[in-house]
Amino acid sequence: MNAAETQKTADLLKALGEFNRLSLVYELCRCESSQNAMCLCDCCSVDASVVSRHLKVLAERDIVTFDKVGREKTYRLNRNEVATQLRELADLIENKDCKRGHHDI
Amino acid sequence: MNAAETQKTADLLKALGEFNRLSLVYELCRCESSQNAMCLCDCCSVDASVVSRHLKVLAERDIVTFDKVGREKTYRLNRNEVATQLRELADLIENKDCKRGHHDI
DNA sequence: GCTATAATTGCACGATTGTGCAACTATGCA
DNA sequence: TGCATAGTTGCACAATCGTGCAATTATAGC
Repeated sequence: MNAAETQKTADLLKALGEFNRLSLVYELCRCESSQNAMCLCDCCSVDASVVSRHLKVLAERDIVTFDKVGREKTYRLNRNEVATQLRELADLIENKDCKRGHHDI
Repeated sequence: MNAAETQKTADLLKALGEFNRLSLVYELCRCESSQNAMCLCDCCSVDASVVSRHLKVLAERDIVTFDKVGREKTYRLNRNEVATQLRELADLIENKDCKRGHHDI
């Protein structure tokens, strides 16, 4: 595990590891369709500017994607990508793919 | 998803989402046996006091467990617990268990 | 007892972060 | 053209965080 990969994984986890950002992710998780930022504001009781900044962080880490439609931005969760990265980390931690096939625990 | 659960998940992710702490986790991941703190110091080039504090954070989140043997503390990764929590989050994000069984994407 | 080693803690400091407010940009609509 | 709405940005500020150093505690071995 090189430093760049470690940093990348840490960045993903850090982006998800903040209460309001994780709340936004959960909110998007509940939605079948894309949601605009104003709608997402309702799920966490902070200023719209704060939501805007959190969504920017999530987008920078490719956790969410957005489409600009007129003056609205609609966000959706990159379900597969995020889930895959979390599972890869889970597998690594459970030692599924490192070390000479030796079981521990 | 209530606030307390969200906070708990965020805390786990935040604990893992820092470069040196994640490096410690990877280091423990590579080890079959428990490792003492001094040994773990080698994997990230920071002061021993810093490693001590990071290990404390990881222990508080139940990411690692330690045994005290003499004057040494030996740490091991709680592989199953951490992996399970990450997979649960991955499943939630992929919408495996919320919403009326409707597939999206 | 004394000394060496493992680990923690107190202190200080700079950097980052989350936040609200106000101002701003950009777009839609009448 | 003018106004309303969606979203962003600049600014300030408090809080948190990561860090190193020095001092401290605790234990092993002599």
